Amino acid sequence: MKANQNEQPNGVKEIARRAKVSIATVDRVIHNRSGVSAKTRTRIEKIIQELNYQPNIIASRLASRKVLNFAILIPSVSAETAFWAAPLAGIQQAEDEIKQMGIKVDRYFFDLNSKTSFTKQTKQILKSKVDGILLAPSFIEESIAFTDALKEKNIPYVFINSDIPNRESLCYIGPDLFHSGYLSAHVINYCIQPRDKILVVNVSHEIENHHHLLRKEEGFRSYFKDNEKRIVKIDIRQTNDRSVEKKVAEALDNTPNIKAIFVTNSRVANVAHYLESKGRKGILLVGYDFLPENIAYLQRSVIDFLICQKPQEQGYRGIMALYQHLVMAAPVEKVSFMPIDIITRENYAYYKN
Amino acid sequence: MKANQNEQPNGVKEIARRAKVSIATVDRVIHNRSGVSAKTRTRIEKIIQELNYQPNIIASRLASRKVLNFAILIPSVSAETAFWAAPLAGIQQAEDEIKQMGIKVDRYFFDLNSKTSFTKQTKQILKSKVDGILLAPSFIEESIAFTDALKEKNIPYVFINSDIPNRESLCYIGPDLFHSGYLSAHVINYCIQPRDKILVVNVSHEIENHHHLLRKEEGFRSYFKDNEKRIVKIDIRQTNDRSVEKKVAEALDNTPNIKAIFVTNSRVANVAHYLESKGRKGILLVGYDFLPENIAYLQRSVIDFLICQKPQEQGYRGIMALYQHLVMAAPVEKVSFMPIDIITRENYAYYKN
DNA sequence: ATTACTTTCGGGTACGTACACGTGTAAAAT
DNA sequence: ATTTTACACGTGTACGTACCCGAAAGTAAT
Repeated sequence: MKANQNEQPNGVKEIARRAKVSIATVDRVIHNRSGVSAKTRTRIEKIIQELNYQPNIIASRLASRKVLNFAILIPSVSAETAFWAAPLAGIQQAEDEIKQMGIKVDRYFFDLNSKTSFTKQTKQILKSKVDGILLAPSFIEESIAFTDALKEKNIPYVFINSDIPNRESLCYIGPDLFHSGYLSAHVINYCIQPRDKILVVNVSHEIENHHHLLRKEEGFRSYFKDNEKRIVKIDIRQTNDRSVEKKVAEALDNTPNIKAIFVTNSRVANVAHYLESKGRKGILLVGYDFLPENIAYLQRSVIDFLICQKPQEQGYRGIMALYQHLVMAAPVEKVSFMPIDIITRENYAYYKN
Repeated sequence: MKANQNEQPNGVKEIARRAKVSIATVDRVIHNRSGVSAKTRTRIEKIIQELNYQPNIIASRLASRKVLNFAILIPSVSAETAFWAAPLAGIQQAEDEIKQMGIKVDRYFFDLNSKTSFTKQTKQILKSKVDGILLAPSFIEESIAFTDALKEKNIPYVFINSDIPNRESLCYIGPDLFHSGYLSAHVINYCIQPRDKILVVNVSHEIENHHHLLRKEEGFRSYFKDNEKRIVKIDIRQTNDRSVEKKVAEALDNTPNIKAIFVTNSRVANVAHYLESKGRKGILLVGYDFLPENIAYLQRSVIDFLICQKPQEQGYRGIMALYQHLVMAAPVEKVSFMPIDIITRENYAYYKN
């Protein structure tokens, strides 16, 4: 018995046969390279439509020895931004899985406290040969400029961890920031009395520039929209323990009956440090991110809840989204919200970042 | 300039060169087919080791026109088992993504109330040409027998939704059942008073055979291990509204001060139906799964919390694990616990199953 | 030694696409 | 009219592996 059953009748060869041209010409049309007359081109295009031609990715990747270059642009990992170690790990994991397909990932980092470092890196990326980009659009204006340039070059990009809507990104992967603030409010509301006050704390050098924080605060406030007066808010621009302590102490002194503190990012550890060192009990503390320092406070019940968003998976999925799009030519979901996980002393041991 | 930079010096060709044989012989060794003398074989194997040869998957898939067959074996989707529609959707999604790589997914379904339907399907699968299997090992004994057969044939398998540890599965993808029960207990404990009693309800034709339910109950009990007497438990083997109502009513009558009910699966809707129809308020109701029926009760605050475990993603990941293993030859994590999400009236709108 | 058979191995083609190169033709320039 | 240039297209090889087929070498039986 011939093992050779009748072939699937698509593929460039079939197109070429029907169009009465060589496969090279078909190839030119497919990759819209030059060297094909308008007439032939449209004829071939029509046939491609009819056959609903799906290129064989396997063969394509094999034949083109060129590697695809992905670039990532995220904050550098430091004591202040330990969070980003997790997405980076996820990116590594994704790269390991798909490097077989001839994919390289170039890593670019910027300083969360420096817009210039961000733009500098975007320029580097634009100079390099790159086919797809995963970026944390921490600085809005700069990110818009960057993605405009990318759009012109027709390079797809994925936003991670915070989104800029309507920017024609391939997709967004990260938390629903607004909802994460809202949910935090919900959790806090469960645990305190109706008259208790709540302190919202933003700790960052660049509060205005990180819509990230603001969006969470909005979500938080929206939960209490009928009760705005319960919320006291402070912005802290120095991220060291000392200035955080000072500002928080001030706020607590100025407003009696604060029974809960919501810190809009991972700097919750600073606040925890203060509460613990001064032995202030009876204040519910809620913040962000599954970091060793935060977990330590969680264990000691200084921090009560940590909101987490699977940062590692964010990195993994971000790369995979580019892969799906560029290599597999598969559709990609526009938005992929990460689950908003609530970590407590009881369940942190089970959490997989 | 010659575009041809020096090649990567691995691959079968290099092996053949070093071993002074043809690539055909190397190929025989790699796929340990017959027709190679022991001496040559070991020599080639040594070189393969030395070079740390990684076959080029792209080329391999292209050259072998054979398709890989994955099989799934999960409960059929019915009114009673609506849950399984979600994993099925995830499986579909995964298949769409990887069918380009020449992968087919055969779907086998069994009746959750019939062991024989399960074994019948396993036999079907074993008769078919199959390269990897995703299964819900709902019936333990039968699943063990099945996977024994698979082990013999060297066919990898992935457990989904409930695990049988130490069975050498490629991996497990699903919730940490014990922990999900534990967490439910935690949530309930937050919401009721220390002296209130809790009713645990198992609703299933085959309670003993579905360790699934039992494992959740264990987790639940372990949270209250110092306070076992707070828990009252009933097993209901008829899944219709009527018998559920009768049994639950009985339990509520027999034990005063029951302030919370924990239903160990998606049949929580039956209980909700009873509570609503009798207008019984003030009882916290917690159960499983993001099903339309359950959500409806959640909206009306009859159900207070639903525990969910990303069923769609389970299906997606299960197929992808097989894919990673069989096609990409990439390592796969042994256990992939799904997040245990707590759905409430406030956040269900945001949930992505 | 010849035949018959088995074992061991190499040659060569195929998978579907990418792309370098060459050929042919018509228009433009001389 | 001849040369140049641009354009339109085909030929052929390569990517790295899988596997068919047949050749060579070895072994056993006659």
